[in-house]
Amino acid sequence: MYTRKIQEDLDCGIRVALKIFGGKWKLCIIDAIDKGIVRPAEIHKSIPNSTLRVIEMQLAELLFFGVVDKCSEDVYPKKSEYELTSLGKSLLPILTRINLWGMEHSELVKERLQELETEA
Amino acid sequence: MYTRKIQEDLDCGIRVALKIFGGKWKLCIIDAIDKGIVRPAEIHKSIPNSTLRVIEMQLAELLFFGVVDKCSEDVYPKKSEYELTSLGKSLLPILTRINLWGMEHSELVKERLQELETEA
DNA sequence: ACAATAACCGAAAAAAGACTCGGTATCCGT
DNA sequence: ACGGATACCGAGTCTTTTTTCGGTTATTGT
Repeated sequence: MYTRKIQEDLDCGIRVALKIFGGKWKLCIIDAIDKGIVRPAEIHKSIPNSTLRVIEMQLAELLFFGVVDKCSEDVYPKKSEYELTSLGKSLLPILTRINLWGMEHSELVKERLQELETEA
Repeated sequence: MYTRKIQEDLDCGIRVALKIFGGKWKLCIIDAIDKGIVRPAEIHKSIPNSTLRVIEMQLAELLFFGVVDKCSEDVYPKKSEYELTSLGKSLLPILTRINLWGMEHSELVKERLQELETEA
């Protein structure tokens, strides 16, 4: 098991929340499951640039913290399906707002980043 | 200038949003400024375990993306004050929700993490 | 029996992010 | 003139996170 060297501050709501869903793809995974994309391989395919290994690892963490549930069925091809728990569903309003905010301001972000490149 | 090696996907609202406020202390900084703690040294003191250097760097990034504004006054002791722009203020509802969600579930998170430790 | 697909895991390497440390500069009170 | 506080920056180190790679197991279609 990996043990952190720097202690985390979990007295702050923000830090707790980010501990749960702050991973690189976690919110995208939750979004995918909500949309009905519930199997690891499919989630992976639905998120450009993600690697299958990270999806697996982040799913495991979401499972650990009770954000998702796993229900495996033994059918072909080996089938694992993930679903949102009530805890996971409670994140959806936040997720939606974050996603919306990001889409509203994506042009601004891209512009700024391009300025940086042209400077250099 | 530092250039990333792995390309970021900014077509996803979530990723854009996290690019802006996903840093370790960025939301805490925004929260502090909203509360009237507007100077770097004070922000630093208000956030346990944070280092001044990181606060400075993250303030610079928030400035770069237009989330905060800087207004320096030449008084004693050298005074820089940061304030939220309209973009920054538009994050407050999200911030509040995230903070609330985190506080509501902090016990659960702490329990899980302790289970991990006792196992090992 | 064999290729193909899915799920998953461990370990090392790479990348990103945060931290440390030392420095500059300015201003104030003494 | 000097100590203390503030703001800020560069560069190297360290930690954390993500990625890569190479496995195992199970099941189906040929």
